[in-house]
Amino acid sequence: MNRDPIDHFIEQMGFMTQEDGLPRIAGQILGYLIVEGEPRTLAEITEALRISKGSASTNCRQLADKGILTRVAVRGSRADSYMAVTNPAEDMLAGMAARFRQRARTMEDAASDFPAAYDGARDRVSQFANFFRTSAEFLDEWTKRAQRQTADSE
Amino acid sequence: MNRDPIDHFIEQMGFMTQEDGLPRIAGQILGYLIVEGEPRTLAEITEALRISKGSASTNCRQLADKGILTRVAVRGSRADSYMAVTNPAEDMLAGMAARFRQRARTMEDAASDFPAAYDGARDRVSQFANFFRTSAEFLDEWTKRAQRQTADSE
DNA sequence: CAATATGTTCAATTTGAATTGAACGCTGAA
DNA sequence: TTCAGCGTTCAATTCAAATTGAACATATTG
Repeated sequence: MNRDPIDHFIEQMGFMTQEDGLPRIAGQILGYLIVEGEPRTLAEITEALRISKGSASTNCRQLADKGILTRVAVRGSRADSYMAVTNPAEDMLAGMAARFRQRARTMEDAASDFPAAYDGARDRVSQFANFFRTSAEFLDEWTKRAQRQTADSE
Repeated sequence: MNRDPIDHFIEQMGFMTQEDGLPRIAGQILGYLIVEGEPRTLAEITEALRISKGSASTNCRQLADKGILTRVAVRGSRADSYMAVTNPAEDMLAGMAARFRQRARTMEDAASDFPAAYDGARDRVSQFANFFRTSAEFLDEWTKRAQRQTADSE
């Protein structure tokens, strides 16, 4: 089983999103849509990946929320269609940056409640938090640069 | 419950590693060791976090493998001790870069098996893979820069 | 040597999240 | 108005991973 290279790719994409804490199915949907390159309806996705309508619906919406898919209205069909954005990875990194920033904030908040006796600990936590904040900025910068390159090459 | 700010911080760290696909306990251990700032034995960790000896052992080893903790031999004690490295986040980013690179390779491999009829798909996958590869390089560069800064400020 | 203190391993269990499938609601067509 | 097609929701189920706990191995002490 699974000797088909397309299926294999889709499967791998599933594993990757799983590593990132996203449902496996989300990656499979993304993989499928990258391969197809054109809008596909929920029904088509359901059929191609042999998953339930519910999963397709929920996961597509979540991916769209993250900016990795776009919802498109196909003329003459009243079904919702989705397609992968031109460079999905950029949006994935942008999401990562957002998570890092959020994380830094969470840690700073926590550290600010430390009692006075924990001065050293507070400093260490702050340093840690700071690294996340700076990394988030860096990722943003990198994402922007990549976006510019993508735009240029069009 | 959980009004203690230290506990709260440790708890949050657990959630964060969980988001990253690591066990919750791994984050709690890291949080605890950052707070403590000095080597702690497995027994102390077990006791402080109310977790099993097995979990403490396994998770500490995994964190050490990733370079986030270091194992230290404390004079006069035959117990293994662990402490958080000075800047754990750097090692986390380095790990991320490695994963990105691996991912790019996996995708390229998959795409190279696509039949001729899937030319467009292969291109799209390549572009996707390429982004990961380039991002990995960028992350490496960034990590190095951060390490230099850390070194400077010492 | 016996007794104690440690770390590791692994099968069993628990836990939490992904996934399903059926019920529901909306919309447009006839 | 009814019907068919579609997307959404959510309770129940399934599944995978984390966690435990007990058995084990090794080293150290007296």
